[in-house]
Amino acid sequence: MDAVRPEFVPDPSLSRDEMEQLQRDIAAAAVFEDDIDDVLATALDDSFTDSRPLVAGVDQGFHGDDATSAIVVMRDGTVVERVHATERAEIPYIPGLLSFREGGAILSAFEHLECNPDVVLVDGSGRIHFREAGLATHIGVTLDVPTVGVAKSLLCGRPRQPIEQGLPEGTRVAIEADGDVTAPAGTVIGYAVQTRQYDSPDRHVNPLYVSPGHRVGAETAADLVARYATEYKLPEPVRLADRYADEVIGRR
DNA sequence: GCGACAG
DNA sequence: ATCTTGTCGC
Repeated sequence: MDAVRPEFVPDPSLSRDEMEQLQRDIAAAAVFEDDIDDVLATALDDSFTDSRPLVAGVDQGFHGDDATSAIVVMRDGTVVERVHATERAEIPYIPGLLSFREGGAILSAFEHLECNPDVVLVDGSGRIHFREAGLATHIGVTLDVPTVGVAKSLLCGRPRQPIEQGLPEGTRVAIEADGDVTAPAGTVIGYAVQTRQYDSPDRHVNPLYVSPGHRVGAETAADLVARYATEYKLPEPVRLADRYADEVIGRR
């Protein structure tokens, strides 16, 4: 897959103001509602046993300043393609500008991908971002592919209900825009999704923070993550991409 | 100035 | 993200 919108490819040499302006442009081009293929629509419909969608998971690992991006694509419970690419990270981690650090490696990995996923689950935020243009949104708009942001912690926004000790397994809580987000206060920009939880109150699991990347609404984004988190807390394609990135980095 | 901050 | 052993709980 190649960039359909080259003008949005993250350039780490831009000034901070230019990066932020690019993010506003990306957010303006992003679609935070369902605009999905018929095949993807069947992902959440158990009455369809055929035409299963291709679901990709993306995750990065680092070795010094070398960023390795791994992509794992699955159909049903089977891996159908795996690719990876390593690029030098040109800038440090800066909250809100993650795509300018990791985006290059991710797009390089996508260039190696032969199939066209119906949806891509990206590690990190999508619309849950100061300018509504997190990593998942940046990648989705640049490639014009449906994407979902899957983060392990909350960058910004506010849970509608307190979370504290996690939530009951299978439940979700809306994340609303607050003063730190460009969207009107109260806009639902994502969901805290509890894919796993302990039974006893002694220990607890934190939820995943899921948000629309591109061409997927908040509810569908949460539904997809819940649907593919079959074995562990993380959706399987993302978990396997995480393992694959470690595997690639490990042999160095 | 203070607080908050994906990976 | 990454540095890292043991340890708590089922």
